[in-house]
Amino acid sequence: MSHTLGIRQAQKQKTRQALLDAALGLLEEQSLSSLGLREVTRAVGVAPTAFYRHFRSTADLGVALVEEALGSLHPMIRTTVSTTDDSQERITRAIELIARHVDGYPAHVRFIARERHGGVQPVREAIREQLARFAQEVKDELAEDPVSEGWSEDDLLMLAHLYVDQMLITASLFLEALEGPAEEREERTRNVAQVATRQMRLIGLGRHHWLD
Amino acid sequence: MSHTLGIRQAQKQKTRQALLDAALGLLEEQSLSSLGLREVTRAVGVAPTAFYRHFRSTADLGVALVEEALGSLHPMIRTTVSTTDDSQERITRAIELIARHVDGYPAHVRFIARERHGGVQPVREAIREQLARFAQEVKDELAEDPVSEGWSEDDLLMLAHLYVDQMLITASLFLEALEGPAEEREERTRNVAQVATRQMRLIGLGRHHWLD
DNA sequence: CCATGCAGTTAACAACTGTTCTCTGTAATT
DNA sequence: AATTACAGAGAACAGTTGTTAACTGCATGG
Repeated sequence: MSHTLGIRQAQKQKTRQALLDAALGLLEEQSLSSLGLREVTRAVGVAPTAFYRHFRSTADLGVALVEEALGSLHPMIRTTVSTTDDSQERITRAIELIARHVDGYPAHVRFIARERHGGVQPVREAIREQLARFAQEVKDELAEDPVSEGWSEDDLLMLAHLYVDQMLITASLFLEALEGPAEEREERTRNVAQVATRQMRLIGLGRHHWLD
Repeated sequence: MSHTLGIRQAQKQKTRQALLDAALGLLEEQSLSSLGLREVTRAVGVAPTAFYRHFRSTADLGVALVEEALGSLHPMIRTTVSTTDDSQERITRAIELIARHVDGYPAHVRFIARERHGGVQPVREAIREQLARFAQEVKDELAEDPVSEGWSEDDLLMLAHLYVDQMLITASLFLEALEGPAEEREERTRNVAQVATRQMRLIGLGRHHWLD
C-alpha cells in the first residue's frame, strides 16, 4: 500500500528529519524547555519560519522526538525482558543489550531520561504514555512465564514497572559512563554492568519467592 | 560559636532566600536551563543586577537549590531506610514517610527529579554527589542489620543504590499523583503507595534470599 | 501545458535576555 | 562622629527570541 512519495514530500521529510536530528544534538547540553526554534533552524541551515511547516512549537517537536526515541527503544525492551528470567547468563545478556543500545543511540537515551521529568508537560505526558505501554507489554511477556503462575494481574504489572524503571536507570548510568573521560570508560561501563546485573538478580530472587 | 549576624547580613540572606524560593516556584513549569536571571529577580521584586550579589549564574543558584532540597530530603531517607527491613507494616510506614515528605516539599522533590538528568552539568554533578552520599549512609545502615551478615561491601552498596533509586521513583510518582485533578487524587495516591509497597516487599524478599 | 499548492525565504516587529558601569543609601567599623 | 564596605537601584548595551506578513520558485495534478 506504500506509495513512492513524490520528490516534494521526500524533501519535506528530509528537512523535518534534519530538524529532529539537529534538535537532538542541541539537547545534549540543555533541556527542551530552553531549546529555541531559531537555534534549531540555524543548526540545520534553514530559515526560522520554515520550522512552522513541520512543527507548531518546540514542545511539538519534543513529542515527535519521544516517538522516535522510544520507537527505537521499543524492540530493545521487548527482547531484553523476554530473555530475563532469573538465570545468570540471561540477565548478563540482557544488560549487555541495554549497553549496546545506549552505545548506538546515546542521544535518544539522554533525551528520554532528561525529559521524562522535564519542564515540558506534553512531552512528559507522551513519555509517560509510552512507558506505560512498555510496562503493559512486559507484563504480557511475564504472564507467559511459568514462574508467574498464581500471580495477580496487579502484581504482574507492578513487577513490570519495576523492570522498566530499572532498565531506564541502568541505561542512564551507562550513558554517564560513556560521557566521562575516555581513559577509565571501559572500567566504569563494566562496573555499571556488574551492579545492574546483581540488582536484576536480586529482583529475580524476590520474584521467585513472591508467593510464600 | 554562632554570632548573631547583623541587620545587614540578615537582610542579605533574606533576599537570597527569596531568590531561591522564587526560582523554585518558577521551576514548577520549566527546567533550570531555561530559567532566566531576570525572571527570578522580577518575581522577587528586585533589580536584575542584585542577582549577582548572591549567585554567579542561574547554574550557581541551581547548585544552592540542590543543597537545600537534598538537605531536607536527608533526614527522610535515613529514617525511611532504618525502618525498612522486610516486615509489612514497617515498609508501609516507610512509604507513608515518603508520601508525607512529598506533600511537605513538593517543589523540592520536583526539582531533584527534574534536574537529576537535566541540562545543567554542575547541578547534575551536585545531585549525583549527594545521592552517592545517601547511598553510602544507607549502606552503613544496612550493614548493621543482622540480615546483612555475610554480605560483601559491594553487594551492600548495590542494594543501597537500589533503595535510593526506588525512593526517588516513588517520590516522583507521588508528586505526579498530587499534580493531577483533585477528584481522584486520593485514589491515585493510594495506588502509588500500594504498588511501591509491593515493590519494596519484593526487593526485601530478594534481599533475604541473596545468599543462597 | 498551465494553474494551483506549498516548502522555504526575506524582512521586520516588539519583547526579552545577560552583563557592564555608575550611582545611592545605610549598616558596620574605626 | 567620620569613614568605609557593600546590597541593591538605574540605565544602557548588543544580541537574542517567537511570530507575522508578503514573497518566490518549483513539483504536482488537472
